Amino acid sequence: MSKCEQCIIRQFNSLKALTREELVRISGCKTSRIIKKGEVIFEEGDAVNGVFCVKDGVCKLSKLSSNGKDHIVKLVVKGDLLGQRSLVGEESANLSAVALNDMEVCFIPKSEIMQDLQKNPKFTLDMLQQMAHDLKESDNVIVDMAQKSVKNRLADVLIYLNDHFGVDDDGFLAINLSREDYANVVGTATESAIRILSQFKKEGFISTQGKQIKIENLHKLKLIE
Amino acid sequence: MSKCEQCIIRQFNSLKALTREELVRISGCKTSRIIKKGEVIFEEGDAVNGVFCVKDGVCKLSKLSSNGKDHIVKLVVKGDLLGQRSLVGEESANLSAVALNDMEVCFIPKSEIMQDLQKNPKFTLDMLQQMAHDLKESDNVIVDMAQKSVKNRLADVLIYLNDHFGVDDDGFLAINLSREDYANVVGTATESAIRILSQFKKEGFISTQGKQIKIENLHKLKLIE
DNA sequence: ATTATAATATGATATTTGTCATGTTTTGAT
DNA sequence: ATCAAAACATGACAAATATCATATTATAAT
Repeated sequence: MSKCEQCIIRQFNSLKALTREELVRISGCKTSRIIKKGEVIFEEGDAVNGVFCVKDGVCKLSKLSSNGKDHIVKLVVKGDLLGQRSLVGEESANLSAVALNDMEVCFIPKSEIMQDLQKNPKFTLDMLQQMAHDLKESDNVIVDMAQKSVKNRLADVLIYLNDHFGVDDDGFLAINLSREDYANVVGTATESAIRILSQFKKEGFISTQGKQIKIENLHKLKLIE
Repeated sequence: MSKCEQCIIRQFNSLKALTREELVRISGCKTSRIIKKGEVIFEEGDAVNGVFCVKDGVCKLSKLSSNGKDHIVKLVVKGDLLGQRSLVGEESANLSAVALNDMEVCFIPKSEIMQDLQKNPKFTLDMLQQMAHDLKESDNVIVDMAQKSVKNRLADVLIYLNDHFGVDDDGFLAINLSREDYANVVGTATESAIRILSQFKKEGFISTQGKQIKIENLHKLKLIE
């Protein structure tokens, strides 16, 4: 099994603040795992007794709302840590994590991470800074949810996916969400999401092929209100 | 000036994790301040070079949305810290803070707090846990914003205010928000907020006297969808 | 290749929410 | 106490979004 000390992925998250000795210890007790597309990593209410370091693939974090719909709060990608919050907060998971494509992750048991959090202030501070940043992003999302139109939010998601995942050889967004997932990110009915995507298509902002979406006019998408 | 070591307020926030020596040092450089109702404590984009410890009063944290409306993200109350995120993240403020009533706060310079964050893992971990909790709350708010109706969200706010601020001698909510503030918490037009409050009144869930609101039937408010 | 299943698409309509206009009440300064 | 300004309130209408019904197309299993 590969070693944490030599893993470049840790440069992208708080694990980079660990000392060599700490990394060696963690490397010794971590477990590597392949997660298939569609597989549930953990669910709301589960006790998450460790942290996942995402080496490859993408998963969605979602929460079941009182109206029975799933709302997708965040996409977790290569380089991210998954499950820190439940760990730090000593609580069960507030969100469910489901793989959007095949993933490769390392699982680090809770006890190991907590040990480092209690002894290595640099590590703790790095994680604190990460969470401060996440909190800022969350506030921005709250404001967008509250104040922007569904059409605007859907355009924002397309722009976000384009910026963060890029496009494949044919120019289609490199990540494929179902129309239902789009609706669940934006917070609208699936039919509404489909309808607005159709409208974007008619206006020439995007084109589609099956579930794949190609952005044809990023500039105009950004102007949508 | 009163001393941090003897201040009971710190029991309510992360400052409780500081050692006696650290508290004495902080006590020596903190400044106490009275903030009048309506006064701006800091604004979006300001460099916040320290943390406020709220000894009394309430302020709102809000963000200007792209459509020109202010959205209230959070109420900060007695016992809370204000401004940690900008501090930890080394960034300018993402939100504006405005006093909702007369406040009494202590201001602790950034350098002092950062010193403790780098040296006292217990303090850092406590703040990390606080942020993990805030992040969980934020996710819940995002889902509510995306999935619940305006009426439902407004009912939720009334319940929240009742739970967190209680009522005065006459049974009115102990905290008074303007109708515009209600709209800005819920994320709706002021007229819509007013209209729904009127509807609640007609249905006997609440009664009002000027801007004051009295909850008459908490149970039925909780059943609103 | 065929077929069942799920995903996508669209129309018709109901509901929710926003906007603009206008009137009333409350509040705070003098 | 008076008055102007702000906050509150409500009607009429427009726009956005949800819901239900029903095709159509894509996907995956056999």
